[in-house]
This record gives sequence, C-alpha cells and structure tokens, in this order.
Amino acid sequence: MPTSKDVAQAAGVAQSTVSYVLSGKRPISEKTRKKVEDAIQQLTYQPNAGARALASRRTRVIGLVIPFIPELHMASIMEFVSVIANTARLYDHDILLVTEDEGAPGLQRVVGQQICDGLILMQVEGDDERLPVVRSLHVPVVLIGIPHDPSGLVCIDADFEMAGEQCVRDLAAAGHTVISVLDWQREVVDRHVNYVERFMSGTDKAGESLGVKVLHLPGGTDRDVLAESVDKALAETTGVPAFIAPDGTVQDVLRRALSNRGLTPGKDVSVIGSATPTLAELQPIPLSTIDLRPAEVSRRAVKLICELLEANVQGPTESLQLVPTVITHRSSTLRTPPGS
Amino acid sequence: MPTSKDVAQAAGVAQSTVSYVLSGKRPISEKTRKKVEDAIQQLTYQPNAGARALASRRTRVIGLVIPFIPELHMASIMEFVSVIANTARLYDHDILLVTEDEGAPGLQRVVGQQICDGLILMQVEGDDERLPVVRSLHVPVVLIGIPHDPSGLVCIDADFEMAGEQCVRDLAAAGHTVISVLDWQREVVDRHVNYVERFMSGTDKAGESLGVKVLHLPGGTDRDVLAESVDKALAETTGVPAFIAPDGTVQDVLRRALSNRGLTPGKDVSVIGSATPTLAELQPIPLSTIDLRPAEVSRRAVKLICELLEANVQGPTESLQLVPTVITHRSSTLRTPPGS
DNA sequence: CAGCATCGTCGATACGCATCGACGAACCGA
DNA sequence: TCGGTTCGTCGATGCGTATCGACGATGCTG
Repeated sequence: MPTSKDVAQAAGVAQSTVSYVLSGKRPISEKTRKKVEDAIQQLTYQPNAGARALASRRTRVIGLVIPFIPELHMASIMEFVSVIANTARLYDHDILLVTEDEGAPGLQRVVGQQICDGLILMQVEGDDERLPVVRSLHVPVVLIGIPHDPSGLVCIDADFEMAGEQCVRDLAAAGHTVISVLDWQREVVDRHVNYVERFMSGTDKAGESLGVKVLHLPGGTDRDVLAESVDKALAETTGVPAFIAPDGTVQDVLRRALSNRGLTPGKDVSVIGSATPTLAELQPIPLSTIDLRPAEVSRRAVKLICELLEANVQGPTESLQLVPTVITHRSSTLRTPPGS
Repeated sequence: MPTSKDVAQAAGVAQSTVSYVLSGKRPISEKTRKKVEDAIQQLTYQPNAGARALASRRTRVIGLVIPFIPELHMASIMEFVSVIANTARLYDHDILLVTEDEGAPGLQRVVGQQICDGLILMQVEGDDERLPVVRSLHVPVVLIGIPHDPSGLVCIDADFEMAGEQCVRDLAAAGHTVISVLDWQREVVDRHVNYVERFMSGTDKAGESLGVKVLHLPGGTDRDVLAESVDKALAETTGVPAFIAPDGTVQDVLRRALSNRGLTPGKDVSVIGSATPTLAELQPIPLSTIDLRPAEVSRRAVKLICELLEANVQGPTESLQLVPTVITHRSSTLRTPPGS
C-alpha cells in the first residue's frame, strides 16, 4: 500500500503538500496540484483511515444502533438501514453496525474506542434505558423516535400524531361515523415506543373535533385476539365499519379476519394500513395507506448528525423534528359517503 | 479521553507494559498486572481504535456488503445482517455496512483505505461483476452464495440442492406422483443467483431417482402469472397435487390462489414453503417448511473470515461450504400416502 | 559461588497522516 | 528601489498504540 510519503516522493514535493492537496486546507498552485494528482493516480494511493483518524480525531464513521427485531419487523428496519447507509456515503461517511444486544455498554465501547464519531439510535423507547448513557457520551447522537423526556437530545421521527389525524379525518370525510383503531402488535406496545401514544392521540383529537367515535382495540398478530377486536368493532359500529391498522404486521391478520366475515374492503368496510406504495399496490385490493416516510426520516437523521459533526458540536444539543406523513387513497377505503 | 500513557503513569509502569498487559503477548507479573488493571478501571481507559489500527495494521472491522433489495426480501436479509453483526462481536470484531450501490469501487475503497480487514459479500450472483475485483483484493473475502466459477474464492451457502431433494423426497413419500416447483420471484431469477439452479437440480435428481414427475413453473408475486402456473400444475397432476414454493414472497400469493380454488393445504393439496419456524407456525395452516438456515450460514461466514484473518492469510484461498438444510413437517403437507 | 538461561520491565521507534510555524518567492504600491 | 503582503511549499511534530531490542533481576546448574 502506497503512503502519502510515496506520493510526495513521486511528485517531487513534501508529504505535507500532498496532504494539503487532498484536504484543500491551503492554497496549492495548479502545477503542483497536477503533479500530485498524477502521482496519486499512478500509485492508486488511498489514504489510510486509521492514520487519518489518529491525526484528525475524526473517523468519518457513524455508529448505527439497530434494534433487536421481533421477526416481523425486519423488513421495515432494513428500509431504514439501507437508506441510512446510502445517505451517509453522500456525506462521505460510513456506517458501523451496533446491535442492540450490546446494550448501553456497546454505545460506550464504540464511542470510547473512537471507532465512530457519532451515533444514530433506531427505535428509541419512551423510557429508553440507554438515554442516560447517551446524554453522557460526548459525541453527537441522533435518536429516531421520541422518548418521554427529549431534553438535551436530538430526535427525529415521523409525525405519528399527524398520521392519526389524517386517517380519522379521511375516514370521517368518507362518511364513517365510527372508526376502529387497532393497536400495534404486542411486541411493539410492550416496548413503550411512544409513537403508539402519539398516533392514538392524533386519532382521538381528530375524532373529537369531527364528532366521530374512535374505538381503540387490541391489535397484534394473534388471530383470536384480533378476531375478538373485529367483532367488537362491528358490534359497536353504526353504518359502514372502518379500520385503521398502522402496524404492517397486523394488516395480514386483519385482512383475513374481514374476509372470513364476508367483508370486502372498499365496499363493505374501509381499511387504512401502513405500507410502502409498492407493497400496497400488490395487495389483492390495493391498500389505502398512511405512509410513515421511513426513507425521509432516515435521510434527515443522517443529515442531522453530519451537520452536528461538521459543526463540531461537543455539549448537549436539543432539537426535535417531525416528518409529515402522507395518506394515499387506493381501493380499500370508500371514496364517497355512503348514501350520498 | 485517557491514553495508555496515562494508564502507565497512574500505574507507575511504562506504556509498553500497559500494552503487554492488554495483549498478553509477554509475561507480566501478577503484581504489575493488578496495578495496571486497577489504573485502567479508574481511568475508564479504552484503547484508541485508530492508533491501534495504525500500529497493528488490523482494524478488527469486517465489511459487510448488503444487496440492493427488491422490497420483499428485506426481512430475510435483515436476518443475515443481525446474526452476522452479533457473531462478529463474539470474535471481537465490528461490522461496517457497505451497500451494493457502491458496487465494486466500494470494495476497493473500504479495503484500500484500510477501513476493514476483510469482507463478507451477500447474495453473490452466478456471474457477479465484483468477482474480478474480489480476487484482486489482498484481503480475505467470504462469499455468501456460490458463483459459477468459485476458483480462488471462499464461498458458503445453504445446500440448495439438498433442499430440493428433501422437498421432493418427502412429497413423494407422502404419495404424491406429480410435484410442481414454483420459481423464485422474477427479481431473484433475473439476477442469476445460482441457488435457483441448484435447488432445481436437486428437485430433478430426486424426482428422477424416485420416479415422480417434477414440473417447473413460473413463480413470482404476480397474481395472474401464478394463477396460470397453478392451473397448469393442477391440469397436469394425477392424484393429490403438491407444490414447492422455496421463495417466501411467493407463498402468500400461492396460498391465496389455492384458497380461491377451494383447495386446503394438508387436505386437498400439499405445500412446502420456506420460512422461519415462528413465521411458519403463524400461518392459518402451519406451513411445512424447508429451512435454508440463514442464521447458521451467517455464523459460519463470520467464523470463516475471522479464521482467515487470524491465520493472516494473504494470497487467494479456496473453499466451499454447504450448510445442510432442514425440512419440517407441519400441517400443510399430507402425512400419509392417500389411499393407504 | 560462578555462569547462564529465563522472566519481567523499560525505552525507543514506527505506523501514516494532519497541522503548525517558518520561509522563500513573487507581487504590490510608494 | 525598498518594505510589506500574499502565495505556495517545506520541515517538524504529534496523534496513541504495538513491538523490538536491551537490560537488570531472579533462579538454576554444576
């Protein structure tokens, strides 16, 4: 492996000059720059990351803490991961995987050993045990998800409250007067991820202001539990029933439960779920969806942390960003108020 | 951040002694070791990764090249990723994400800059364009998947041929005389991932040796295409029909197609799919599966590369490992030959 | 008790780059 | 023509660790 010294020698300049050509931190004459760049080409020189990190105190690596995954969520997590990795490259950074299995000590490890310059935490819980550690780390950290106490933290997430509002508002506009909201699957609810509450609060506010009844029922992937919820919803509904199933994993079970009862989405019942456009179109009856914008959230998270790194932020910062959600009508919801 | 020098000072020894305590590469008296370890504790010292990499020429980081993902596969990819990350930690290594978007130059980048000591490539295609580059890199690389020409490469994958054999053998034993194999979804087939061929070859060999007819039909997630395949299979089948759907994403569509035709898996038809045990049990009719052992493949891949790193392998190595697959009966296949 | 290997520790050096101060050259206006 | 800039380059140093050679201390053999 050639070093910058080799390049310097080949170009007939000092090693420091090579460094300045690369960093642009001092003016370099066109002539010298050309010589150096040619030498770099010829030797296929690439700067050594370790040495660079040692000298500059910057690794250009961001640690990404991925959650331990209740099986069924993996797909959506992967969406975050890949967008985050690709976006990081745009800022000339790399992503180091940190699994949640390592817990809080894992964070201290990667930061303490200076393997990375900052962290992105996914799937932050309302009362996340890692928060005290996060606050004590002297590096920028961006949380995806909003804990109960976000003071001193940089957080970003989809605007779940807006999402809840949008769903109820749209169903109400379609003429539904009773709307049933199915909970996330148990694994999520048990984690006290606070987007569940935010979503629910959004539905309730909208329901109240529009004068429609909003029911909250247990969701999850257990067929019997969901069957019970559906029956209860149907019993309490006057007019055409409407369901909101913000958890992608619940949708499959819901679809089956409705079909068992002879109900066809878009005709006898309205259903709004959460899925990517591609997946939504793939359904037998294209699913009306509330898009929680995972890609946009990911991109902004990376942007945020890179800006913090750029600004060389040391002390605690505080900020909170909510990404607007998007509701899309497909065939699983009624278009017009029935009887109009 | 304290350095090893600080530790040395606190312990009243030389910096090199601290280093030897940590690495164990020279004998240290119990007394000195104690002093040093206490100092490390008190200062909460953690070695600087950059400096360590610079001096030792080892980053203890493995690059993981994850594929660009046709949406529906993400879940299974995540399974690999998380097991790989966790296993790497057992060997005291970390995982750097490299997305396929960077292509072959990305490999040269992370290796050239010495950000990582070796690579794991997922989802290797039969005639992968990155192979020439891989062969030219002077670091250990482990491929998950088996290219057409594996010479000079270290490869590991599930034994898809065995998987195909197992499926056909079991269905034949249950009395089926005609067995229909549905292809992977188009996105996978188009990539020429060669496990498709290996699986098919396994089914054919078993079919031939057992005297049962094996049909190959287009799979994929397109409902119409799959409907056509199912109809064709039913038309050509004498006795109880049997389907093998090795692609997890095809299964959903197949299930619906069969249900539309009034066929109940385990009763009027046998179905073998591919899914993790949890997911298989979650189906309305628990799915008989062929387990392609993603976790085991991941673990072995990490083990392989860590051993290569340990052994300080420079030149090209060659090896090929196939992980045995496991077939599990649940309720979607007939238990006994019909009419017996 | 001399002679010698072994053990435990130290000091010095190298790893490859970024960065700082210094310095010569070219250029400006007076 | 001279003092003062600005521009472009160089040499030296530091970043924190691993590792090599050296060396005193200790234990053993004859």
